[in-house]
Amino acid sequence: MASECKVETALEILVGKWKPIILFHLFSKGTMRFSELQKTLPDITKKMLTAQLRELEYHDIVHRKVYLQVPPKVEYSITEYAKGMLPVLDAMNTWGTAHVQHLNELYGENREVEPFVSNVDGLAEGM
Amino acid sequence: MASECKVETALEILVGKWKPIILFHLFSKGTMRFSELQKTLPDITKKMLTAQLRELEYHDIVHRKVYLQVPPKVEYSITEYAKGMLPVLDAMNTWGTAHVQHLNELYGENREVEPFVSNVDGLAEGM
DNA sequence: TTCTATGGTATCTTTTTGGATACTATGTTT
DNA sequence: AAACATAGTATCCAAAAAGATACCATAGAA
Repeated sequence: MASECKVETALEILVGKWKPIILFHLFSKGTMRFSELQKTLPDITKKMLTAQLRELEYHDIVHRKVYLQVPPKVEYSITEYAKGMLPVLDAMNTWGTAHVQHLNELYGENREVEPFVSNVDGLAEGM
Repeated sequence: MASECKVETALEILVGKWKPIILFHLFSKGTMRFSELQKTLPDITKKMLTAQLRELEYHDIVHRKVYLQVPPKVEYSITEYAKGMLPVLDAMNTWGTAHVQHLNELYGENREVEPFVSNVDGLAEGM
């Protein structure tokens, strides 16, 4: 039938200033509290964190579990469905890593490549 | 060593309102003139088309060949290097296609999923 | 009684991205 | 002589995304 390019659909899930790194941590830990995510990502505002998590929730990538207690407790976890994304994320990460190298070869090392996650030990296998 | 997530690096190449579709057409045809891209993508402005192509050129994804003649002729083509992205694009496209289906199951068909490329015959293999 | 912790929301401002429009250069065609 | 074709630039404006800041509810601790 008609060939339709759904690259953009995949991008929907990933685009957003904080989504990749949120996913990275959630895939790593499986489940995290809202406050835990905040501490892990000190520069994100609550507004953005909430917004990005809600979008991920809409896409069935993360699950939001509310504990009815005070003070509130809300846990975000990677869904089973989301695990189907891992090959995609892995392909992107692998290619991205090689591409950083390629750019360095083309333009030299001094083009500020910021490693946005570093030293998260033992979490390399997923991404 | 330190595990660094380069998903964002891959996203750099893809993010931009028109980049996926530009890539789609360039991967399909291999080489296209500026005006040919304009005709294929009637809603893009010259400014945006130029900007996106220049970013792709910076990343060594497309090559810009200028013919010194009047009126000007400029051809944009996919680089050999860019072909290394195809597995990534393919993974994204495959996952994206399945995800549209998943969203339909979750929320029903009526959530305006716009097929942004349709009926480009015989071009399915690359993406 | 006041403060703390938690997971938000509401509002406003700034930054980034994208779009509209006009302009340019110049050899060829009419 | 004027119009056309091509591949842009330049300038200005609108819209979208992100950030800053303040506010809320409430049980329990100090």
